[in-house]
Amino acid sequence: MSPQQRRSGLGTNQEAVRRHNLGTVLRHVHGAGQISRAELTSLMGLNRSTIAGLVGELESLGISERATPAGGARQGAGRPSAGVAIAGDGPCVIAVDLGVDRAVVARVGLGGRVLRRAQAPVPHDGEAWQVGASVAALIREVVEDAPTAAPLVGIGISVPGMVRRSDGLIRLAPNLEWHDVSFGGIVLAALGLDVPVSLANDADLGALAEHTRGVGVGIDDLIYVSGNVGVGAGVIMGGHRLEGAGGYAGEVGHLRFDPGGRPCHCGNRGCWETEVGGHAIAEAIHCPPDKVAQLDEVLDGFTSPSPELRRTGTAIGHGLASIVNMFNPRLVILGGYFRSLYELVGPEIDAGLTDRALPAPLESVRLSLPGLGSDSALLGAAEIALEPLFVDPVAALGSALVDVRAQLAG
Amino acid sequence: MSPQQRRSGLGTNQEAVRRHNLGTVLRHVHGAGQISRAELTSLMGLNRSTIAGLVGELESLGISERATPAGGARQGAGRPSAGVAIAGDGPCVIAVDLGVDRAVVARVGLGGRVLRRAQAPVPHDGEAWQVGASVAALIREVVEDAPTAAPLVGIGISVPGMVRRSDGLIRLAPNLEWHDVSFGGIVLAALGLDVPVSLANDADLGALAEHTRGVGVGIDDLIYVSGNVGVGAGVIMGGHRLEGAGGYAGEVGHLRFDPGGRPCHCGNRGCWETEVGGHAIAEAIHCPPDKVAQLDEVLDGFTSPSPELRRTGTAIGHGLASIVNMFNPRLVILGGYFRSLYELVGPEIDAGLTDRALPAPLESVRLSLPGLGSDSALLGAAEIALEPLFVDPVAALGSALVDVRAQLAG
DNA sequence: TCGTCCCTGTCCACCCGCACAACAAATTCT
DNA sequence: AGAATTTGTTGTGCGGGTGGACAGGGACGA
Repeated sequence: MSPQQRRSGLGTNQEAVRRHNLGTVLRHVHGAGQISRAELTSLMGLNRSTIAGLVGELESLGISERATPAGGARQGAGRPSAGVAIAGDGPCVIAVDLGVDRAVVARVGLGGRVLRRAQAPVPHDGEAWQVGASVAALIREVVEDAPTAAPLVGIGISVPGMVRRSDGLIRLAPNLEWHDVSFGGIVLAALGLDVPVSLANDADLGALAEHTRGVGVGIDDLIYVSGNVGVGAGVIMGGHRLEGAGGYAGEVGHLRFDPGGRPCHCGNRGCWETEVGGHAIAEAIHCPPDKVAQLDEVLDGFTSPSPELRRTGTAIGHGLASIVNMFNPRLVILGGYFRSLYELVGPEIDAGLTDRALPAPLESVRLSLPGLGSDSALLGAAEIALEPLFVDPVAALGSALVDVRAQLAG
Repeated sequence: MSPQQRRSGLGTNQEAVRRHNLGTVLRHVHGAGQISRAELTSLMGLNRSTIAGLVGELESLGISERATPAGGARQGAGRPSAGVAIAGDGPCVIAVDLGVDRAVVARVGLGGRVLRRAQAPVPHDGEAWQVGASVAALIREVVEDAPTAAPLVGIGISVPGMVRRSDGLIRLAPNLEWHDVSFGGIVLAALGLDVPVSLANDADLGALAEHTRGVGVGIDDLIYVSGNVGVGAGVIMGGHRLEGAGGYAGEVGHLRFDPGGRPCHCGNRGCWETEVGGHAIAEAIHCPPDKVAQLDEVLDGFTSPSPELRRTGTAIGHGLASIVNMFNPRLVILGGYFRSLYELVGPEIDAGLTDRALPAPLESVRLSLPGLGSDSALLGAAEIALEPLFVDPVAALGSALVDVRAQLAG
C-alpha cells in the first residue's frame, strides 16, 4: 500500500488525515532508518509544528525516540535538526522465508533491521504441519532475547508458490508439493498465539523489499524475477504491488516460450520455465537433480560458462524481453539462481533481451542484481508484516502482542 | 488516477481533504450520471451536512444542479433524498479517437454523455499535420453548438500506437507510419487554442472506459485486448491504469508465441501479432489487404467460421492464457475486431484459454465483449480529459476555457 | 572571541473542515 | 390521519494543520 491507501470512493475526514500523516511519518522513518525533523517537513510538505506534533505522538507511542542531530552530513548554517530514530524496544515483526529446502526466520524491527535470525533445513517431503512445527521452533528461538516492552506487530511469511490474496491460503507450492494449505493457521496453532499473519509469494516479496531498501529505492516500476526451482516474478508498478484479482499476478514461468518445447508440469509444452527453470539448468550443467534446491551455490562454483549455459542465458534474455514488453519496467532484478547466472552469462542475457524487446520499453529498462543479496524475500516478509503500522500506527500497536516471550512460555 | 491520487510520501492538510472530497463527490456524480445526496453520504462515509456543503459547492461552481428526487427506485419510508444531476451547461471535453482509417471526434460532458459527434476518413498515407488539420476541423464542428457558459476542460486523444506518458509524444504508431509525432501540439496549433491535451494508447483508454462505464464497472482488475490491425492491451490493476515506466505497458502483440513463426515488423519471429493480428486474419479469411482497417465489418459478414479462423481463435485463446497467467485479471474484454471474432469463434477462444492458463488465475477470469461497443476508446479519451476535474475541481475549472465558440471564431 | 546569520524547535492563537445534535420537511406505513 | 422513518438545514463543537513570535543552537566572518 502507498501512503495514501487505496480506498475506492470514500471521503476523508480529519481523523483519517491524522492516521495517514502519522503513518507517513513512520514510513519515512522506517525507510531512512534515521531522519531529521527538518527532512520530514520538506518531504511531507507540512508545517514544522505539525511534524513536531506527529513525531511527539510516535515517541509517546514508544515507536521512535529523539536522537542527537545526525553527526555526519551537516549541510549549511542554522540550528541542527533533531533526529528521529527508531526506539530500541520499539515494535518488531517475525519474518519467515520458506524455501524449498530450508526455512529462515528473523525478528526484524522498523528500518528493516534484522535483530536476530535462525534457520533450519526443511525435509523434502515434509508435510505442512511438520514444517509449521519447525518454523514455530525457529520463531521461539528468535523471540528469546526480545525486550519485554517490544510489541510484536505480526508475522510475515514468504512462500515459494501461489498465495491467495484474500486469506493467505497457499493454493499451490509445486516444489513443496502443497495444495491449499493454510500455513498461517498452522504456524499460529503451533505457537499457541494469535497475531496477524500475512503470506505472500517469494518473488512478490523480493520485489517489495528491493523497492523499499534494495536497488529499487525510488524506482516505482520494477520487476523482481526469481529463480528458485520454479520461475516467478514480483511486479511493482506505479509504486504499488501488482497483485491481480486473486493475488497470482506475475506467473512468468508459464509464459509460452516454444510450443514445440519440453512438457511442463503445468500440463503445457514449452513454458519459459522448461528452458530456464531449475531443472533445465541443472540438466544443462550436469548437476544431480537432488541438488536443484542449492543451484545457486553450485553455479557459484563455475568460473566459465558452458555453451549450454550460454544458450540458457539467451533464453533468459528472450523471456525477459516478453516481460519487458508487457510491463515496461524501469528495472528488472534477477534474484534466486538468476543472480549467479547473471554473473556467468550476463552478456548473453543482455543480448537476448536487447534482441527481442521493443525499442521503446527497452530504452528505459536496466537489469540489476538484488541489492539485498539472498535476503530479499525475508525482508519483504518483514515489510508486509509491518505494513499495518504504516496504515494506522495506533490501531496496529493496539492489536499487537506485548511481552511475546512470556506469551510463548505460557 | 484514483480518488486518492498517488502521491508518494506527502502529508495531507485540510485543504487537500476538501479538494479530495469535492473531487470524489464529482467522481460519483460522473459515474452514476445522477445520484442522491443520501447515496453519497453512504458511499463516502461522511456526514450528511458535509455532503450538503460539498454538493452546494459543486452547484455554485456550475457543475451540478439540484434534481427532483429520482422518480424511479424509491425504496423505503422517509423523506426522499434530493438528487445531484450534471448541469446542462456544465464543463465538457473534446474526445478524439484516432483510428487507422478514420477519426471520430466528440464533445462529451460529465457522466460520459456524448453531446455531439463527428467523424471523417483519414488518408492512409496522411502526414501528421494533415491529420491534425482534419481533426481540428471536426473539433470546430462539435464545438459549434456548445453553450457559451460551458467551459472546455481539455482534449483527450486516443492513439493507435505507443504514447510516452511524460509528455504525450507519439513514439510509434506503426499503422499510421508515425514516429515521434507531437500530435497534441499539432492539433492545438491548428486550432489556435491552448487547453490541456492528454494522449494515450487506444487499448489503455478502452480499458479505462470499460472500467468506468462499461462491462468493467466495479471490477478492479481487468484487461482490454484490442485488435486494430495491431494487437495491444490496456491493463487496469487494483483500480489503477498500469502504465509502466514510459507508459508503454501492455504491448501484448509482441509476446513470443512461436519462435519458428512468421517474421514480425518488430524484427522478431512469431510474435502473437503475426498469428492473430489484422494482416494474419485478413489472410485467413482471404480478405484483400487494403480492407484490413475495416476488418471488423468484413468479419461481421461471416456467418460460420472457416477452419483457418478456428485455428486463429485457438491462437487467440493461447495468447490470452499467457496474459491471464501474467496479470491474473478478473475480466478480459475483447475489443476491436476481436469483438467480431468472438462472435464467430468464441468456443475456440475459450477452449484455447482454458487449455493453457494455470488453474488458479483461470478460475476467477471471465471473457467478455465491450459494454460500450466500438466507442470504448473514444469515451476513454473523454475520461482522461476529465480526470483533472476529479483531482481538483476548482483548479481544473480555473484553467478551463470559457466560451470556446468565440475563441475558435477569433 | 564575539557578533551576526541562519535554521530549527516550541508555543500560541487562529482558521478551516468535518461531526454531531436538534429541528423541520417529506414520504411511507399502519 | 397519525406514527414512524429518513433526509435537508442550521448552529455548535472539536480536531488538526497553519502561521507568527520567540528562543535555541551551530556556522561563519570580523
